[in-house]
Amino acid sequence: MLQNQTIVKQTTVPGHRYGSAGTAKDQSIRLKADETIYSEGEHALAIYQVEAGAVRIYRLTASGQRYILSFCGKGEWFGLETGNVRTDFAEAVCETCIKPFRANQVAVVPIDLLHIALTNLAKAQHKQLVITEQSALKRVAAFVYETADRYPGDCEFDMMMSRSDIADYLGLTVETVARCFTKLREKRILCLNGKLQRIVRLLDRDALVALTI
Amino acid sequence: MLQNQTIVKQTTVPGHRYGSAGTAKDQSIRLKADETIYSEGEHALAIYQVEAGAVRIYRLTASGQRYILSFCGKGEWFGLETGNVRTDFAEAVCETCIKPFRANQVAVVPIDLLHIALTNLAKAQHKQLVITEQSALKRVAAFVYETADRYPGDCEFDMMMSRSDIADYLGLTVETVARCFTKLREKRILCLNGKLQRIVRLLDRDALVALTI
DNA sequence: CGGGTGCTTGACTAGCATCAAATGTAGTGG
DNA sequence: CCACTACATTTGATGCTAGTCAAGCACCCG
Repeated sequence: MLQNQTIVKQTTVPGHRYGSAGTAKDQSIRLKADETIYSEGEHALAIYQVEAGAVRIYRLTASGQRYILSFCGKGEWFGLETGNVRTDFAEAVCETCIKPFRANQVAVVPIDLLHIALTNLAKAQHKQLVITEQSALKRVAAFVYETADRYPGDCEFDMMMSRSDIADYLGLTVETVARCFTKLREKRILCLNGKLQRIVRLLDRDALVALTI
Repeated sequence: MLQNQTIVKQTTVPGHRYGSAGTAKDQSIRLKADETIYSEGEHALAIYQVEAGAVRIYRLTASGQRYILSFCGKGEWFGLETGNVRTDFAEAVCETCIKPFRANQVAVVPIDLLHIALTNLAKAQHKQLVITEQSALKRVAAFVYETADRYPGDCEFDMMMSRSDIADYLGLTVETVARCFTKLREKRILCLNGKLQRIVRLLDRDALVALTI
């Protein structure tokens, strides 16, 4: 049953290759943009650490609305569940590299599951504040700031997420997110580059921080 | 240092008594309404389980705005932190009884910290969805449903929280919360009793559930 | 060139916040 | 017993914010 599920999961990740040898297990997995890592209802067999790129964790409501619970960047962990069944979906946002740790390996490899759970809890609680602290502009500012935190020292970075990803993450619409980015540009807090306007250059970090408070 | 901090914490809970004997340590603590259990910045020395009543966990923004992260009812755990410093406040909502488990005891008493952390993570994620799924009426309905879940089988129960507690929990204003309760009454989904209108009698559980989806 | 996708902008509307006031209840002091 | 204050809740009127619907632009690819 466990092996069977593993195969099912692998078929949902058609493009991945195991490491360089192609035979070793639990090596890094390479994913193309929007590839599925796991889906709701599947058996939870492993937890994952992001090595490069970004992952979105989301749920679908009965009406088909998507809610992105969190984005995971380099070094962050995801896939830890209360039960042994997935309650959400995980997908690569862009070209991404992740490393799986299967349940039986977790006992061997010294992973502090409690620490991972508590870190994710702290992230979830912080996001509650960001969402509740209404004002679309503040939410988008908080998102940009959070993303910038993953590139310490850099004033230019690629957000990687689409406007619709950001909207589903912040509980806004695509149009509102676009308008907020326009406002941030008008305020000379940042400018956007790249064909999809996803590359941010921070012009006034202090003003950005001021917005997130 | 640890003992010193314990004293500091106890002074912030002036009205509590230790168990029936009055001398044994880590017995149940009785709290009056709005008594503080711990505050932001204190050292985290214990986790707690609610035995009766309810506890609110909240944060304050720089502007003094209060955001209630969660309510903890009977049997639920709170006070587990990533570091050893409190990042939030915990207060009794009403007359409440809690049982502390101090750090050194946790190793002795068989407490599954990981399970507690994961349960709280699941709660926090679920709340993200409730808040993001805008519509004030749906949020209030979800809150009532969540509270009703703590009294399985009962169709009448005391919410205990004030309208302003509920507002700070759901990211709404007191007025909007009151209007939503009025709508739920007009729809014959519930009626409110008690001098503070905090006692709910569920008339149409199905209609309530339908609203939360 | 045409069609597809993702981002942006504009016009209009619905829903919640805000400000203000009324109601109900309890407690206090004359 | 009644006037007065204090507090929690409710209701009403108004304005602003973000959602909705619609259109336009830039880029890519067949």
